[in-house]
Amino acid sequence: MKNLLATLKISVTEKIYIKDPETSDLGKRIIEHSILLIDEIGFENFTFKKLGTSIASNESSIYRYFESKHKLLLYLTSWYWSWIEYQLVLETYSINNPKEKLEKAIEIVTRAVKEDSNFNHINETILYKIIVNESSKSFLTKEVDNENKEGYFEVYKRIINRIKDIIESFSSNYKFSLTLASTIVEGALHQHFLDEHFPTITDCKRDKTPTHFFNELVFKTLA
Amino acid sequence: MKNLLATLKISVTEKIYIKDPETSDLGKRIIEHSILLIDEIGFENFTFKKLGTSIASNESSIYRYFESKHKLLLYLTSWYWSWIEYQLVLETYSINNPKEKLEKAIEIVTRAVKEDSNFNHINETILYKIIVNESSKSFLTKEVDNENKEGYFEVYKRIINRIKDIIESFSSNYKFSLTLASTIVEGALHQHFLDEHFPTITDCKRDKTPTHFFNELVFKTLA
DNA sequence: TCTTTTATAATAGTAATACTATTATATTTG
DNA sequence: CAAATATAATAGTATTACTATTATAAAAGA
Repeated sequence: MKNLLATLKISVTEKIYIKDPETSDLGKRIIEHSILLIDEIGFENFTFKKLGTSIASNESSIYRYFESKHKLLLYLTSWYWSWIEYQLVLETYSINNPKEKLEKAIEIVTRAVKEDSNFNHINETILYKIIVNESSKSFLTKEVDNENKEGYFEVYKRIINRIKDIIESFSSNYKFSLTLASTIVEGALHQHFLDEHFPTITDCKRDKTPTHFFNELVFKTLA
Repeated sequence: MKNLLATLKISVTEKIYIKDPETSDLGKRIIEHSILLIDEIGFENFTFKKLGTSIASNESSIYRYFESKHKLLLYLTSWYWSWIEYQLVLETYSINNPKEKLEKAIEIVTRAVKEDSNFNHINETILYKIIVNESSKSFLTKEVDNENKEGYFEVYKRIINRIKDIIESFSSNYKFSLTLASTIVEGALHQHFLDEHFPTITDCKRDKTPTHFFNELVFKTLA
């Protein structure tokens, strides 16, 4: 997916960081290499000390941008969902036919990110791997209710609501549109995870994609 | 759900523990109180030292049963899925009508565990909360592929396959039966999680249950 | 009954983690 | 050119996730 608007900057809520990593070279290197390092060694084994080494900077400097590695993960997931929201709005905006619009929305949230887009320092393909393998950890914590109140999950919730609206404009009397929307979004990530780690309990591989599965599921359910 | 077979013992693969916690009083206290403590403080904050304190025993004694807290979580999730498998087999065994059988299977894996059953030291209601809030962490790790090879997730995969079989006996030509099965199981846990922490992005509450949602979804999809 | 085995508890120790605090040194800006 | 700001270096801390060793208590076997 190409970034058509050269000036567009994906924005992440200020509450998540101490200093905006987009405003400095060091900040961008932190983001760029945290994606690579988390993918390589996993979030549990990832530390600011190791990240410091990998960007030839110091642990303490990274702490000037993020309070904790958990906040950094929240930053990455928020960035990802902002980027998805941008695609969702841009790619469905001019579609008037409700069915086509819903088809497109399903495609956007269920397809694997495979090609690099042109957001400079962020490798979206690898970021997507982190979303599949690590993003649940951003909300599966004891602090989730407080962090939710603080607004850390706003973009994610807004995406679910946008899809809900698209579902309802196709089928106005369906009673589970929010649940269906959240099932599509998380369910697709889960199927990508299974494809990678538990291939014996998913049919999704090659031509049989999560997009294919959810498309059929949604339109039969709403028929 | 009552344990009809008084002699039945839910078994967990030997590979997960060093010493079977079912074989001693201390072992049972470890299981009993690990469930309570993980629920109370969350898996991240849970340590063997704290567990030792809460059962008036020593950290080092717990290490004689489990190599790590991760293995203990694997034990709890395996125990849970064995228990679900038992219900699945018992409650669907005598049903011959494929539709009824599938309905019952969906009910079993999507309903919340609300009442205590009579497995002595295990509080299934609280264990279910751990499954909803923490169980993904048992497989969202860098070690998942090795642990899968070691057979730590056998029961879970067997459940997905049992549901797949039930789906196919109702609808033999459906091409996504494994994906549908895994979507029901994880999707239901996710909806229970949303109900608890993100009520604005789910319709599931009170009478509108995940069971209701998935039942409708499955039968429309397979129609 | 005495002995051996086994289970549990206590104590100590370790490398690493997830930070905080302080100071020094660059770099940028007014 | 001075002041402000960003970054780097160093040191330090409580806690974690263990391992190892020894002591003591309880159960089982001869």
